[in-house]
Amino acid sequence: MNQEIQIQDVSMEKFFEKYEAKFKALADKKRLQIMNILTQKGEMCVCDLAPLMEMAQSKLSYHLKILLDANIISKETRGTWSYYQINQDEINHMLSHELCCVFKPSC
Amino acid sequence: MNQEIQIQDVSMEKFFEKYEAKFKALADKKRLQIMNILTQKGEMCVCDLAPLMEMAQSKLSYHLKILLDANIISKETRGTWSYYQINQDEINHMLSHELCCVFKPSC
DNA sequence: TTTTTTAATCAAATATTTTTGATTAAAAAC
DNA sequence: GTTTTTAATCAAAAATATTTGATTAAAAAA
Repeated sequence: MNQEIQIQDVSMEKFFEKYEAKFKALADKKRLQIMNILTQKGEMCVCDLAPLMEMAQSKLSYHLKILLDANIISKETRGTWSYYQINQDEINHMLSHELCCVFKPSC
Repeated sequence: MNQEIQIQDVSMEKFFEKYEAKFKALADKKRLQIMNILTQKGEMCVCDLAPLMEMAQSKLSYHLKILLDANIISKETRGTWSYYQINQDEINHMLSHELCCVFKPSC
């Protein structure tokens, strides 16, 4: 209990809410698969990811938004295309080293 | 991609399903708070945890079961009492060192 | 033995999340 | 300029998860 965040109950409440949202984003096998693909491929647009995931575009966009809102992935728009990539820092701060090979390209 | 688990798509599927369940268990602020209390107190029975969480017994048992099924906590029954404690190993294998102070008593 | 305490489970109600198909807006291609 | 491609968003439907209050079973206390 030596971090600022955890000094008071009010802060703890905020902390738990923050991680609730982050873990919620991770709590779906399709989203974990998306993360795994983005880790391997480095960067992908929705139009290439959709057939790979065998997922309708609107459904994929829904899941990408959840990961994006949780700061687990990031987006770069070029022209009409949206390119998504994994947010390596966020993964490192959340997950154990043991999960590295799935969500870290360096493994 | 150097772990057995990740050699084939079939294995990956299982792997993602396993972690979906685990992250789902973590994806609730009340459950994170339960985990935090168990980390601090070491061991607690439902009857002591319920007033601390300001939660009805049936509701608390529901949340404890989710954590138990995900192997995040474990249970020991003595008499009519059920004592729950955090599963330190599981936490270590899942979460980053940075989350240690919340869910590891050693921090 | 009877009563009380403990905690799991159940079914119904409620709330939340996900899926689906359609619409929209913007940029690219023609 | 018109058509096509790309991807976000929307609203309704479907699927899941959570809450609630009651019931149950087992052990403890009286």
